[in-house]
Amino acid sequence: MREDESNWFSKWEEELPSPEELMPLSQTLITPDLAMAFDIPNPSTTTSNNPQLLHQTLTPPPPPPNNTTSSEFVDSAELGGGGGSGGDEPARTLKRPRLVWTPQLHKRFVDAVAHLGIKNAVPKTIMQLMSVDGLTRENVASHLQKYRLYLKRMQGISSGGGGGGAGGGSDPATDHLFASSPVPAHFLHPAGGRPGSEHFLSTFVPYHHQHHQMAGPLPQQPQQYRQIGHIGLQPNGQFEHPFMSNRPVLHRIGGAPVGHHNPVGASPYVEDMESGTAANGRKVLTLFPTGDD
DNA sequence: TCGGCAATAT
DNA sequence: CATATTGCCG
Repeated sequence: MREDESNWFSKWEEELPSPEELMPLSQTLITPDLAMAFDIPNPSTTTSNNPQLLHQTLTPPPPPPNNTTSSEFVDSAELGGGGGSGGDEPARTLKRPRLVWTPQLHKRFVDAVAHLGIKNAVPKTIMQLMSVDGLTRENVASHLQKYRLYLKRMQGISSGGGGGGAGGGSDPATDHLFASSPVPAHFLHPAGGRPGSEHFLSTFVPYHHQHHQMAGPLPQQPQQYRQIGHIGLQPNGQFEHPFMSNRPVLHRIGGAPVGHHNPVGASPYVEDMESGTAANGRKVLTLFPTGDD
């Protein structure tokens, strides 16, 4: 099933050029929506620390599913031919592997929602703000759905709490993931319910996430993590508690990745990655830069 | 077309 | 069994 897809996927990842190669290409691709999202019509408390720099990391080039075995004719064909497009927009019809929402990734999600505000906390905006490659609206929408339910559940049980530890009522399911991310109290109630208090979080750094999950039986060869130069995985790879895996160790991307980057000082920081183990025994490698604050 | 909710598949 | 994915509806 999806294992098939893992083929091109794993290969594709290896084929992926080093982020540093792509880094210098980080152009300020700020979608109008995104810019508008940040440009909140409220000059009153408009702090000048607005993260205007956000490079959206779109899905990398189309991975040529060149399988050594199946010699099915795949060449030529082009892209419909007619289009006249420059030949972009890769596999849009292909199914991706199950996206594993890791606590860190979730935090990013929550962060985006918090920054945008419930009002603008729509899948599309969130997705754009997150700037996570491979992330699609469906992913966010689906997760957003669960997220709301989680908040709802929490309200009825725990009025305060929230924050690091579980807190009181916690569903065994949703909690596991959601409890890991600090939920802004503002989410529970529409503070004023009118524009003005949208963003709370501090600096929203334009993360560059290279997070692709693949499930299923991986090839014998140990999943080679992206040799991003600084990315190192713990030999143990032991899966610890979501909230316990907080490592303040930030590695700065050396090698002068970008000549001109954001002046906010939010340089591209990436944290160590850890591996996670599915409860089902299904081992999934999760590369996630921890954007913990 | 987007956003949300529900059902389903893995 | 839990979670993510997909589809349908507003």
